[in-house]
Amino acid sequence: MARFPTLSILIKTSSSSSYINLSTIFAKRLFNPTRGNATMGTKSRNSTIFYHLKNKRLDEARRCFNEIRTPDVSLYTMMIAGYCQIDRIDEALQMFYKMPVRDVVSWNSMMKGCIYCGYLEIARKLFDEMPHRTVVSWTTMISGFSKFGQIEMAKEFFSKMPSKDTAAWNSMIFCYCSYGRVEDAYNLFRNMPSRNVISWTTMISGLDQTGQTAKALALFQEMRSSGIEPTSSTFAIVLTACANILALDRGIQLHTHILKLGYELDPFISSTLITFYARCKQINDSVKVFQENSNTNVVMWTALVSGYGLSFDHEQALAVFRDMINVGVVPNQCTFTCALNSCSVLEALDKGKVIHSKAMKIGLGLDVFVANSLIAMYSKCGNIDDGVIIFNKMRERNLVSWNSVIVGCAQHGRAEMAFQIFNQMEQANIQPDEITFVSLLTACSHSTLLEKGRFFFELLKNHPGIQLKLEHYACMVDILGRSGKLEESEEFIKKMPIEPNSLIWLTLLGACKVHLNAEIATRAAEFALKLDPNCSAPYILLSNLYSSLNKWKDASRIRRVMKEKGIIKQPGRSWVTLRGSRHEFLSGDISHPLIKKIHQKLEWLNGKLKELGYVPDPSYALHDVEDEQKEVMLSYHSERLAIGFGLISTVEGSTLRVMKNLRVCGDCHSVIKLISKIVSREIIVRDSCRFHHFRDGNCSCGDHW
DNA sequence: GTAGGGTTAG
Repeated sequence: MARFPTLSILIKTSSSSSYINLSTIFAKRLFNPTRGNATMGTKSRNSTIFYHLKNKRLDEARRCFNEIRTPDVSLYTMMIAGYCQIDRIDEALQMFYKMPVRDVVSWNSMMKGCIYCGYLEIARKLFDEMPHRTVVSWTTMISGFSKFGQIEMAKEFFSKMPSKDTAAWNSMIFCYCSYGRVEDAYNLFRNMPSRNVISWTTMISGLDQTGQTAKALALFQEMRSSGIEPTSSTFAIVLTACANILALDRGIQLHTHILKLGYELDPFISSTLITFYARCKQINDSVKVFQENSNTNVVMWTALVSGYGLSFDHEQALAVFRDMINVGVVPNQCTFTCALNSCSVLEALDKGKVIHSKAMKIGLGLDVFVANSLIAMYSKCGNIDDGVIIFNKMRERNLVSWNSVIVGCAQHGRAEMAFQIFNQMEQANIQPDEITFVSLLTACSHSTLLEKGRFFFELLKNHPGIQLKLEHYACMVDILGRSGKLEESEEFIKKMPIEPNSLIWLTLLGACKVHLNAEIATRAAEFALKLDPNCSAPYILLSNLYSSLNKWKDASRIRRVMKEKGIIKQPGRSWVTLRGSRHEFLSGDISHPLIKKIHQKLEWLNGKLKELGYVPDPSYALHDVEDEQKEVMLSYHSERLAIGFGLISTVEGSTLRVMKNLRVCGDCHSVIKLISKIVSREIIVRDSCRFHHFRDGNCSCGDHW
């Protein structure tokens, strides 16, 4: 990096008619410091200050500033702005009050600085104190109120200001848009005396951000028709709108337009294009945009990481993250969020841990966004304890932090901990939202806590500002059903103020299976199938229920109907991730290279199981339609193959993590409890519903699953 | 190079 500004800046000295390069002056000062101050002209001293201000080196700027006997108003103003930009508001204010003369620009600057540093009240005081106000003073205050959500104050100032220019109108439009009041914004937009490209761009963005993307694009067309040229900001916004509704062709047209105007290397445009193509499932075009821009920055890299994530290629997302680190680009909060999200989806605990340590090194380990992602990552990778540790360490938390840790506890069967954290949340005066309640109710259903469930549902119903959603009802149906209150659960569905979906009925059906109630189950299955005729779950659940009741004829009738309708059950799959690679097993799978050793291990385990008095429950073997055809024995269910593989491939005593796409079968659940005792290891199984922690012959779900 | 209005990654 050059220490001084390059040759582009030339100044004319007073003593000579020739032009002298700035760096020569700096060099002179550097090599001859004793002469420097005395011989330096005001102009060059100002240049030095500008240079330091630009690089945010305020102390050095101040040293030069102090050498000037009578700095003019503008120099003071620049120093003030410089202090504010690096959050040194006290020094800015001191300097402001020390100035011999203040003009309207310095007042406005000081107000802006206060707002930037979060001191709206001081800005307001300055506004009231200042001798003369211009339209800029008023507009500065309007954006200040807007920034802190004081819309009514912004409105009041806007109506009171003696004259308004376009920028003033724009700031009020932006204020409304920022808080979702697009109608109000649109009224102003239509009624303002003259509109510039910023007015149009602001309005387009406001419409898009409130989900009115079609209107936003129409407004863009109208803007074009009225002869206004878009700027790079406009393009960024309109491209985002296209991405939101996956309007690929429209976006490609914009891309052409962007190339014509030469905006393609603008970093804002590049990153927007990357995301646009990724969302439209054209990741190769994202890569092209990235590669064609030689000035990549952290946002563009992040856009590519997230782009691969949007394309469900999380392996590649993490590869891009690694490349980025290798070329020396420093990730920020957003990059970590994307990369950790990919780890969560891949359930790649090891990679997640590596990224966690990177974040800590950079000092972002407890950043609220990064920590939230870490909580989710640890929880989804089966390690809720580390998620809770991070949550407890956080100094700043937002609603997402609370929700992430509560949902994590719920999914891992830590109901008590979820409730405790919720209590803390209430004590901290943090308002819960829909997701908080889904998590709490999930915790109740996973541990079958009927009274607690009723309590939270009542709390939710009476909570102002929270709308009850299908998920809440589904949880309550589950809680009632699992508690054996099948009739009440069915009544509850019938009294729901919103239309139940198939999931609601399936939930009731699942509970009927647990409590072997064929009558309600039949009705629930009918409703579920009416709403989603091609779903296999009602057939499977009903057939399994009949099998458990030894009603073999009914069971096979259901399976026959299912076959006739061509409805296929999703095959059961289980997998273990070891050193970054995934080992997946289907039921009765013999394709794994270590299958012989796996079978040996399982046979050895079967012997030990028998010694413990375990008798297989044959009814579970009949539950699986596909298994029946393949003559697969219970002991070769996919989860057991995965566990057998895990046991022979990992260190004795270490925790084993297994993932499954469906719910763990009842027989396997009993067996895995015993296996955890036999091999003295913790086995964590994540099935389609939740996490099971098997340890010493027990499971964290307490058999409520 | 003294002040106000719109933009990118999640």
